[in-house]
Amino acid sequence: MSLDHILLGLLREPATGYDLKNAFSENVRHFWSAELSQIYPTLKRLEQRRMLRSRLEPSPKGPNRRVYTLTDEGRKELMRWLRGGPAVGTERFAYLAQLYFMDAVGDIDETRAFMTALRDHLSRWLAQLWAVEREVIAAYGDAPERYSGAGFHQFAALRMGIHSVGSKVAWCDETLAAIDRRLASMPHAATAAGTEPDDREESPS
Amino acid sequence: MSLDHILLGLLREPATGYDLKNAFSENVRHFWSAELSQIYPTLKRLEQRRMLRSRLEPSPKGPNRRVYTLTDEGRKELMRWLRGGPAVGTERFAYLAQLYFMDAVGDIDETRAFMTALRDHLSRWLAQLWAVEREVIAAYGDAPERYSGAGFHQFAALRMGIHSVGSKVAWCDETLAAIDRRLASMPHAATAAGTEPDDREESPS
DNA sequence: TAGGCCATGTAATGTGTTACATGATTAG
DNA sequence: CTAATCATGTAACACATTACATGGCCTA
Repeated sequence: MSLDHILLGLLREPATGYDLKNAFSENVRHFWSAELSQIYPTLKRLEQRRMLRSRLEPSPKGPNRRVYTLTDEGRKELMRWLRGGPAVGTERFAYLAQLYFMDAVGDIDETRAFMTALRDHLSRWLAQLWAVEREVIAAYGDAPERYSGAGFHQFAALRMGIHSVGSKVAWCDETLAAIDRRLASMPHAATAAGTEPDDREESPS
Repeated sequence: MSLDHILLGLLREPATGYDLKNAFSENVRHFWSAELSQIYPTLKRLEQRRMLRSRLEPSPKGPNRRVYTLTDEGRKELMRWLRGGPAVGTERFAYLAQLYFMDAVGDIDETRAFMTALRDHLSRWLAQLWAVEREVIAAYGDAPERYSGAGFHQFAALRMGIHSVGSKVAWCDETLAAIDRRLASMPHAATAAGTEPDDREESPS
């Protein structure tokens, strides 16, 4: 149900489906994304439910633009969602699942390569977030408590990304260090045959 | 595609759909979850694709159990997934989206209540993760680099949860402090009318 | 005897991705 | 002339949730 609400949120300014797709690419991509093929039907549905109204406008280039605006109904629904308390969904981390099962590969060097690739990905992401933060601070100063209402909330969301991704990079480093200690203390494990488990102990749950 | 692989991972030991559901509740719930109504059709599909084989067994209580076991095909597919590099999907945070748009409510006290509720939720979760960590350390010692292969990987996954959720709690505290500074420096904003924007500045992107 | 656990599934609906299909305008 | 951007959408498929449907055994 969340794409509905995110579109309602973005549509506090009138926009077309195409505009909204671009809004995702710009500021919102760090916590949500959606394809045009999902956005168009969703907008249509929201209009049927009277949350949105649309009008066709000629476009300087390309076909006519269908510009959506929020109705009072839509604004009310947005407020209901915002006031309903934090929507803590079941977060899913496919790469954690991979790591969890990766002992099946039987070669800790593969785990090491996996963690290195993950660290690389995460640290690029973190660098992007830092760049955005620097731009914001350059434009609006380093005291977010004095930003506009929207600015304050958007900066807070950005800060969560920085905390969260940063902590994952730190976790990668911790795990890589543990892998290296493991390699140092049991060097044979690294080259053990893949399919035979090299231990019979019970594993921590 | 990931539930498929997670079931393959869990099925290194033969199990029924019901067993797998319980496995989710026990150790895997921190990074994935699934309902029985999703698990049963997925197992059936995996069997059609020759990744799994099943046999019926009488059960001491209740109806016959359909026990699934991994085929060579299935084991290969699991390895392909594990060796394919980290599956970094688009992570979605509905509560971040809420925060991002929450200036629409026009009352920073509501943002404060929101962040307090979120902090509460996250710190409970963190406490659970710490409890699991304490149990593991009590059972297997505090040197994870000497755990079994499975234990080492599972502990690493647990550590990511601790880093990640912990950093979010820290972010909640940072944000709550910023809210309080904001309330102290512009006390009127807290009681401003909800629907009128109290500023016309551009907001940080 | 009531409620929980064991154990199976189906149906309906909702959410999201990938591929397909079209066509004008503009910048290099 | 070619590729990107603007701008619309549909169709097929994949993934996930909620509700429905059944029924025996065990414990309080």
